[in-house]
Amino acid sequence: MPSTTTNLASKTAPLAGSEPLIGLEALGQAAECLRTLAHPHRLRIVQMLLAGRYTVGGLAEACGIPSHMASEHLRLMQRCGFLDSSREGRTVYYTIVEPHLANIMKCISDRFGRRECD
Amino acid sequence: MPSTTTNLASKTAPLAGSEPLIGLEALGQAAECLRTLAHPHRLRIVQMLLAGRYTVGGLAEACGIPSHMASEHLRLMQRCGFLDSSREGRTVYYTIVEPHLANIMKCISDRFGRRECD
DNA sequence: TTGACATATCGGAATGTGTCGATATATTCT
DNA sequence: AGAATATATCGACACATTCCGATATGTCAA
Repeated sequence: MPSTTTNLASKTAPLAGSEPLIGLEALGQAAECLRTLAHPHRLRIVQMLLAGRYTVGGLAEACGIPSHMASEHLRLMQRCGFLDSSREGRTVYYTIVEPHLANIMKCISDRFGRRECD
Repeated sequence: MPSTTTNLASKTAPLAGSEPLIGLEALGQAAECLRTLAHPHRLRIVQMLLAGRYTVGGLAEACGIPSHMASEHLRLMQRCGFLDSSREGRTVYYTIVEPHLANIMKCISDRFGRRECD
C-alpha cells in the first residue's frame, strides 16, 4: 500500500470545515444510479412517471420502442429502487418511489429543457 | 407494422397543460452528460473542483488512482463542457465551468451524502 | 543538452451495456 | 380448453467503457 500520510501540497481550495466529501463507496452507488438514469428512453420514462402512473405499453409507445424493451428499462430502474410496479388485470402500472428523482429531473430540465443553448 | 392509431387507454396522468416533456434529442444529450458523470472517481473529482481548483496530481491522489487516469477522466469531462484547464508551469489546474454541476451534485449529496439510508 | 517531473495520449484486454428476435409467463375472453 | 393481449425473460451479437502499461509531450533546473 502506498503512503497514507496526509499529503497536501497540491490542493488549492480550503475544504477543511466544509462538508466532508462523500465516501467513495457512496459515490459508487451514486454512479450506479446515474448510469441507470443515463439513457434517453429511461429519462423519458422517468419524466412521464413523475406526472403519474403508466403502463409498460404506454411508456413504450411514448418512447417509440417495442414494449419488451420498455420492460427491460423498467426492470433496471426498479432494481435501482427508482420504481415500483403493480399489476392490474393483464397490464402492469409503474410508479416512482424514489423521491429524489424529482429533484434530479428538475436539474436536468433546467439544463436541457429549454432551447439547445450552450 | 402495428397499429399507429392514436392509442390512449393506457395513460393515467394528465400532462396536457404541464411542461411539455423534453425532446428525445435533448434527453440524449442529457444522458451523455449523466454517463460522463456516472463514475465514482469522476464524481469525487467534480466534488473537489466545486470547492476550488486542483491539479491533475492532486485529484489523482484524492481518488487513489494514477495521474494518467485522472487525466483521462478530466479529458472526458472537459469534452462534455464540464471543466476547463489552464497550465501553470508544468502543472495543469482544472476548474468547473458548467454552472449546473453544483445543483446536480447537491441532489446527489442529498441522496447519498448522509448515512447509507434508503 | 540532459535529466527529472507533470500531464497527456496510445494500443489492447477485460468487462459492461444496448438492442434484437424468439420465447415464456400471466391474464382475459369466447 | 384455446386464442388473444400485455409483460417479462433469454441468448447472442455489436458496441462502448474501464483500466493498464508503455510512450509521448511540455516545462523547469542544472
